[in-house]
Amino acid sequence: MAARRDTAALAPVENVTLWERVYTHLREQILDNTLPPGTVLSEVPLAASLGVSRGPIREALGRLAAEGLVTVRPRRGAVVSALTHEEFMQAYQVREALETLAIRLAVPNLTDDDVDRIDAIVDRQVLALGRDDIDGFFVLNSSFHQLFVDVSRNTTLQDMYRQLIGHMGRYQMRSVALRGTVRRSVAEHRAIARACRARDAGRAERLLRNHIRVPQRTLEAASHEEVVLKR
Amino acid sequence: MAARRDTAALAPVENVTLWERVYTHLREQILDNTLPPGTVLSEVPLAASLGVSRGPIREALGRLAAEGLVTVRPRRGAVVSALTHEEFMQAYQVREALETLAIRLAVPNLTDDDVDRIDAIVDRQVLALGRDDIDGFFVLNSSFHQLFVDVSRNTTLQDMYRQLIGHMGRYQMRSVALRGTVRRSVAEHRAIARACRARDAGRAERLLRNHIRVPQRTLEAASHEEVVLKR
DNA sequence: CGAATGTCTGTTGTCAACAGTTGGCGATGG
DNA sequence: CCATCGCCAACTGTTGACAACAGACATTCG
Repeated sequence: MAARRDTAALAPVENVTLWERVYTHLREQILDNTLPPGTVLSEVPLAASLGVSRGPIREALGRLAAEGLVTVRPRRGAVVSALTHEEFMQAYQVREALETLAIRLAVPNLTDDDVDRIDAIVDRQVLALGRDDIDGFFVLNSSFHQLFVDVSRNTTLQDMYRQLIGHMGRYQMRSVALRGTVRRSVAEHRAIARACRARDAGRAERLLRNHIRVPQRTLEAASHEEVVLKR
Repeated sequence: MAARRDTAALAPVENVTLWERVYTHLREQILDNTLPPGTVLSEVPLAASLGVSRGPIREALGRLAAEGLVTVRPRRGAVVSALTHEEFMQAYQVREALETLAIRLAVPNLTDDDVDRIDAIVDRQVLALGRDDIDGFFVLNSSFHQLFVDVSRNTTLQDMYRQLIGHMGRYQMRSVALRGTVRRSVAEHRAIARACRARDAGRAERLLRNHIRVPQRTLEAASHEEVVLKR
């Protein structure tokens, strides 16, 4: 009974419509790279494998296309879209703009709990690094950056950031001296956390901007082959 | 050849699919405020009035919903969405971030022709102002800001800006000493144009940021009623 | 008289079928 | 042997119909 209440409470009506479930399912698969870029998404096989009709499939594909995760060429079907090296760099520039805005807006809103939460994330990153849990590290990294967007209380910003991360989140650096970069990244997070505790928005913004520019500069010189897919 | 390439690039086969035409049609009507916020968009009447089935209507509404121009509550239909005063202010913050990024990226790319084009826009704004053509003024204003986004050559930025303008473009200030603000706006455009001709990205960015913040500050004090719909 | 409940209508969500188009594959001619 | 033309298969775009749900209204019971 308790368990039933939990599931009910966590998901009041967990995705009412069919196409929403299809959309969520496909979106997760794309972001997990279970469906790597270039995969063709034909409606009939999808409908068959998911046990629904083509209607909800079309609706879900339409939403994913509007989000930019798949591209559909009329009469030619949908394929999971990929970012070129150049587009990825451009997305990084937008990310810098959005995140610096986010932290500028967020710092004045930060509660003491929020600041503690930031520190906790960085602490857990150190732990994850200690046991070579790279995947866990990246999850925490996302949480760190997402937190400021959430606290900014700017819904437009939140929507756009979600969309942007949907494009970029699939790619992760593998080579380029990952270990060293990662340690430096944690140190920068720590510095940003300190600026947040001091409620110094300007300093936090400056630190975050430089923090984001590090991989941006590294990538600038690297070829596309060095930016590989997760897993 | 150049002309043919232009028209071909602008409209290769003027909207192949039905739902695209429906989407474009509805989008224009919403942006023109022919369909003001709050209008309910029922599928059957729309399908009847446009002479198509419900399928393309649904697809178009889905895209508009993904873009945020309409909100659909499952089983309750679609409604043209409105921005609250607060959301509008938040959108302005995002716009500031995106446009400052745009001009920073654009200035190094500016050709001499581009600079001439900027001056031409400002010149025409002066003319429009001289004959009290407020609507024309606002169109030119949009062109001015759009130009930097175009020249930035950042497709992610362009997509997001298009989406943002879709949300904000429907609203226009009417009261709040419009005339005086407009004259000041042109002067600021002129200053930005000068910075562009000098290829001074930093100065252009600073001027643009302040330029965007003017209506932002004015709106901050104003109530929502003073931000009325175009026409 | 007020509140709860049952019905009823209008709408959306979903499905299966039809038609048009695209791209590939093979046949034919040079 | 290569290029061109025409057919075929598969897929998408579109349609109309069916079923389920949300809200409104009227009815009934406390």
